[in-house]
Amino acid sequence: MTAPARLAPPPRERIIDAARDLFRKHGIKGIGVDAIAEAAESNKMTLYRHFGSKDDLVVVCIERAAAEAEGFWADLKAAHPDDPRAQLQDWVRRAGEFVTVAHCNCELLDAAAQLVESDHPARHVVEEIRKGHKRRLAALCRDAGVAEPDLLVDALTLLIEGARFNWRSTGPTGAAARFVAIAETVVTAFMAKSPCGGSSGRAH
Amino acid sequence: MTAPARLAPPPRERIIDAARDLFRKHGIKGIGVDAIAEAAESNKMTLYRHFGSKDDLVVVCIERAAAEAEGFWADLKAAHPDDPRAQLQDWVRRAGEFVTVAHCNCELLDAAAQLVESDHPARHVVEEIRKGHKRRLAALCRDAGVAEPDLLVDALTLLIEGARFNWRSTGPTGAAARFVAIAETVVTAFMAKSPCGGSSGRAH
DNA sequence: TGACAATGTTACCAACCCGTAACATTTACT
DNA sequence: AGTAAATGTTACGGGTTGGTAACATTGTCA
Repeated sequence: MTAPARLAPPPRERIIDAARDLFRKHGIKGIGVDAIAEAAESNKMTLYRHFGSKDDLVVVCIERAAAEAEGFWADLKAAHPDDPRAQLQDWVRRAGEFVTVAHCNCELLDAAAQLVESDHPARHVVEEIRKGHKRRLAALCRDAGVAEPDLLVDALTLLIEGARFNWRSTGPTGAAARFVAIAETVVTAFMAKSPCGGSSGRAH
Repeated sequence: MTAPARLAPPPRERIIDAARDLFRKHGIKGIGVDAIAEAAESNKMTLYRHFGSKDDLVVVCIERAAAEAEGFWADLKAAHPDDPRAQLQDWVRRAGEFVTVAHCNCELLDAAAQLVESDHPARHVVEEIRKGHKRRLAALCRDAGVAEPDLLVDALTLLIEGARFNWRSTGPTGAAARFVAIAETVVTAFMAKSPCGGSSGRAH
């Protein structure tokens, strides 16, 4: 048995997990490296040996969250091969789970929100990840035959970001709990008005 | 001229203004009282003489934002007396301005987001204000004859919170810039399906 | 067993931050 | 003018935080 890593993950992983959890709960600026190291059942020294600084740890956490989101898209495509409309419907459902489940990748949002007007190294990482999400979702909407795919993408973006935000502050009793029903209504509304221009007309 | 307060507002007001601005830019936990006092062209002592603590200052800032929102609702009703549909349409337009304008009352959102999992005294204040907004918006949707007013309220809530959030991180190039067009589409979609049940059916 | 890397422990530093004390200064009002 | 309140200035204390140094411990592999 040369690999006892099955039961106890190596400290690096424990630290990342603890950091993601605590960042989500208290915010990036709301938790200290000492608390993270303790929650990870490790210590501050090993934390600083793996990640040179708190900022670097934040970046690693965000990249980890982005990697998980990568799996999200892969699963989505695998579940409904060559059926973009079904993929879009399922996107709404799965996104709803990501909102309500505790272990969602809110780090992106937290980071984006808390690091405004600051030159935190995680900022452009978040930017890139967001762009990637938007690009994939836009492709999905386009393939699904939506009339104004870009506008639907923006609508879903606002809805899901608002839902994540709202869930954190009001919990299951707030508007975020009905994200799926709302998003489905919005999607069908955009599907319906395929040839006709929108209410306010702006073509694109 | 016993009132020279015309040119330079009293320090209390300057401090509140500066605090709101800096809280918005750097977050509640991201800025210190020293910086606030300096930005207000005052000093830490007078800050603490007016507001006993930083937490109290946060509460005052939030209440100030809520008071401004009060004027928002009053203007809305005054602009379209006895015409709830026009009020709802105008709500979307004005809410869009509140999103994009720099001096919006994001404090509520910021506070709500950053004080999760914390017993900050401002939390329940934010809760109350949110409830009030939701109640007013629900009444508006109901009076406007929407089929599922509660669901539309939640949809608009997610959209506007998402828009505020998105605006702060991506600015005018992000999805938040198209909030008005999106919200208008959603409202008309909800208006259209007055007798028929929604896609996912849940009546209420 | 011996050597080496990874991890843990303790202590420490400099910087920052909230809040207070004591004193100086300006402003407002009679 | 004169008094009192409001404001400004300086300094300080206790606490926390990010980050480092030095040393002890554990585990791994030959």
